[in-house]
Amino acid sequence: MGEAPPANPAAAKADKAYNPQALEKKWQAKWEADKLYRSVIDNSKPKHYALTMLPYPSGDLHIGHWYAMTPSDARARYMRMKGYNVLFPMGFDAFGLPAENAAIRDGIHPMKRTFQNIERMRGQLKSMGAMFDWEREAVSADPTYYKWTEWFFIQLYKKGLAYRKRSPVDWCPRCNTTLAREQVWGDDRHCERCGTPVIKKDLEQWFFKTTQYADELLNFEGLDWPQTVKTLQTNWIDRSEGAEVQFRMASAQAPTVTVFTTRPDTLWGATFMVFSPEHPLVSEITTPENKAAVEEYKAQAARQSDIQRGAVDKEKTGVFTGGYAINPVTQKQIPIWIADYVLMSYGTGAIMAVPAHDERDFAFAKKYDLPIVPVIQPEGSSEAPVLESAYVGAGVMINSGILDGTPVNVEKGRKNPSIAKTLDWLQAQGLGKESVNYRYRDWLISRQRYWGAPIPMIHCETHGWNPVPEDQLPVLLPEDVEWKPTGESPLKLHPTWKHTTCPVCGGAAIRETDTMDTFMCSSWYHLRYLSPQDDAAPFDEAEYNYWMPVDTYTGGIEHATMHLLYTRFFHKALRDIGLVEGNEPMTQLRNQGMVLGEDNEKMSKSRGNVVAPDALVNRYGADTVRAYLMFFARWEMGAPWDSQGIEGSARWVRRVWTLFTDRQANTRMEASAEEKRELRRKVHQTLKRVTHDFESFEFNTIISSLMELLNEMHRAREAGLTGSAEWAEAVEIYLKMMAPIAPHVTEELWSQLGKPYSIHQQAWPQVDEAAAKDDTLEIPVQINGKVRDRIRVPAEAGEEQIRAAALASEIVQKYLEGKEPRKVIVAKGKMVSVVL
RNA sequence: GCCGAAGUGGCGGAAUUGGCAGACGCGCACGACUCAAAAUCGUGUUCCUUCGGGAAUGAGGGUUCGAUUCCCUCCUUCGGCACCA
Repeated sequence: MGEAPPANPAAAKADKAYNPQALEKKWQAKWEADKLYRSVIDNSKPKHYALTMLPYPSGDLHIGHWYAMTPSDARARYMRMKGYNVLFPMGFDAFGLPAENAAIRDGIHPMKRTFQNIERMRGQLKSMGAMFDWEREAVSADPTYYKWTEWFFIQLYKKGLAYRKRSPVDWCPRCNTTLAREQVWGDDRHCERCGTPVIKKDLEQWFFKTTQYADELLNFEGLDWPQTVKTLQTNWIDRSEGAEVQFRMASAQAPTVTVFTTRPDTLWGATFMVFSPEHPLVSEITTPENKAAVEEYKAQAARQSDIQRGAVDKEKTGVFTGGYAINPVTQKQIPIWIADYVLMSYGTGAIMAVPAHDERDFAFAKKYDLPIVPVIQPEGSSEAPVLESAYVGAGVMINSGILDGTPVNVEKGRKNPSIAKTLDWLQAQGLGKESVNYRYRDWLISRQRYWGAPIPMIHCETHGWNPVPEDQLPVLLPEDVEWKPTGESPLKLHPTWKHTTCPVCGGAAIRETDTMDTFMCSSWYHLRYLSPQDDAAPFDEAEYNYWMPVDTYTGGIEHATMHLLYTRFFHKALRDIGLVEGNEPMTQLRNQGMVLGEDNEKMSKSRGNVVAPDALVNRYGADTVRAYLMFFARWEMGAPWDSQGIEGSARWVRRVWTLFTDRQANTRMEASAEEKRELRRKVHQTLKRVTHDFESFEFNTIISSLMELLNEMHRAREAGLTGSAEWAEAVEIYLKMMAPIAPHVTEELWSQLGKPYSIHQQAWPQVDEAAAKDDTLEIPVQINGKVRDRIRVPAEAGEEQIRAAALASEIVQKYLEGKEPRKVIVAKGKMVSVVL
């Protein structure tokens, strides 16, 4: 195709200018028309499932979304050029409170608002130029999606993993709903979404048995996940090893009480028991003369919030119940107290108190003048200690019958010889057994809200709870709903929706009016992407077998103990039901940091420090925004936004444009062979670094390497290299390396060079190791630890040669003053160190 | 209190295994182009300096020929957990 002469010079000039807005639109349209990013099963290629956490459709794409998604996209693009068949899908986590709160506020139905927001955000997401396969889009609030969320609930129910229980639960008074333990944050125990402090309510709710998988969730074998996430999950589950011990009550008719302890070896030092005020046996053991005080204390504890009760520095309080238990090893009667430092929600709600060796019990015993019996004699001491405080260190057991003389260390569980011995003995005596306790709780999934997936259960007076028959799924949300100022769920208030028939007897029955926690929807969205239109199954088996597991998952660390733990649980549950294979859904995880406002604070509308990506795209183009987000901080760290800093990335993209569109080969001089070799060396050294950095998610240094190479190419251009084959190679490799970062401008330049469409279907270039190799090396010479000179040696120079060259240096000779050096250390290729 | 991450110029950050601290960029200064400005291009830019050098990666100590990197103590910031028996 010949080039037509330009109609007028001004137009020709405009053509040459970098116009990101026009060229980005042009290529996005072409890619879409060509289905360039459609991912289909291809058994001839290795697969790569790259997944970035799906957004909630708030209505506006935030710079944080760009920061999370564009580097993930660049990495997915890199993998594609490396020869992988890459799946990089996108969707919307579309149920949730904000849409419903907005509906209450201004009367717009959450469905309408949500789908409008999705429409808008889809457009914004497309402006990124990411390689999302939009034909795989999944929206959790769509009935074709939540049908399967409901179906999964039923499968978990049938497997015995979902159950209903009355218990004290966390309630957000502002969101008007219960929350999972994970959604309650901070010292003041506030709602993760709206920040309001939660209160306790006693309600009957649906739970998933996440604790059944506690031990398995602690096993991260084979997972390439950040250590911080693994640590957060481990601490959240908080496994502690110990024993359950039975205590008989002094009055024969009262039942036995079980306590959990991590220090069964100190049982001989248990001089009293403490029950949580809520413990069910409290009224039974309380004697008539103590009843008034006990009731008063219980009422007072109930009034206090968990926060007040949980204050660590609070002085311990409690009251005596009048009841006694028998210490099973000393056979002594020990008094039973109630105190709010014992929580009903951990262990059994009752403890054996060993004041000599537990700080809390010690403080309590001191205050109420209860007996303190030491059972551990500290190392190196020959008599029982006089206690000023609880002794929690190592030593030797005393006053402990069969345990006397056994060494004690500071380990928990069987690593401690005294505990190991006690466990065996208790078991043999039938007094107790080895036991493990977790802080981890079952997942409370009921939400008293409208805008969520209905819990597909039906309650009949005669037959209790039964799942909705699967052929009747989905249980659709009614559209004709109203919100009352009471904040109650419109599902509950709807005149007809909840009335149905019992699947067992056909009689009148009532639907569950609670909906599911939205984390239920996001626990399996990576599966829905596999076949989002599938009406016969939640996901297609062939797609599953090809694409799963997710190879690279990226997202924020704030989900460490929520989504990331739920989705692991969910996968394991589905595995045990027989629906999926493998133990883990996501092999590799990487967390990005956060973009802060220019004031170094978290971005928020109220602070007025929000950076709007749309405005940036309008001003600079998506390629520049992408490049800056990858360049300005270490990805996993994040950093404050700098509206001046982006100019640097804009300059870089423009400089690439200007240099590569300049067809005027500089032929005034003939470049030397050495200069040509120098250019190739720099190109292949850069390629090596860039490849390494893509592998390890070091996006910022990818771009600085490319900037360096560009500076080098500017010099090469001045040296007259632009007509050479080396130059052509440099340009080609440069564009390929830049393509994942700036997909539009590289596609344009690629096409202007007359190369075959599309650059995004090209293979990643191969490093020419020979070309990348340095011929000579500059090696610093240290004298007594300070760099005093640099020598240049051939790259292949041996230790002896380097040593000789260093000692021959004039400067080194000067320092030596004719003497022999005490020592010369040669670090090959790196450094010579001379010690005088 | 416990667990974890981080601390490097005016700013964001770089430094494969212990081997030239400050790559790359922002900002700033000066110069070129311009009537002028913007844009662009070029040069310089850690601090101190008696111009020989000297100091410096939160502080102090240690190991080493050599430490931003390894070890110990401490400080600061951020995140998580917290009367968890």
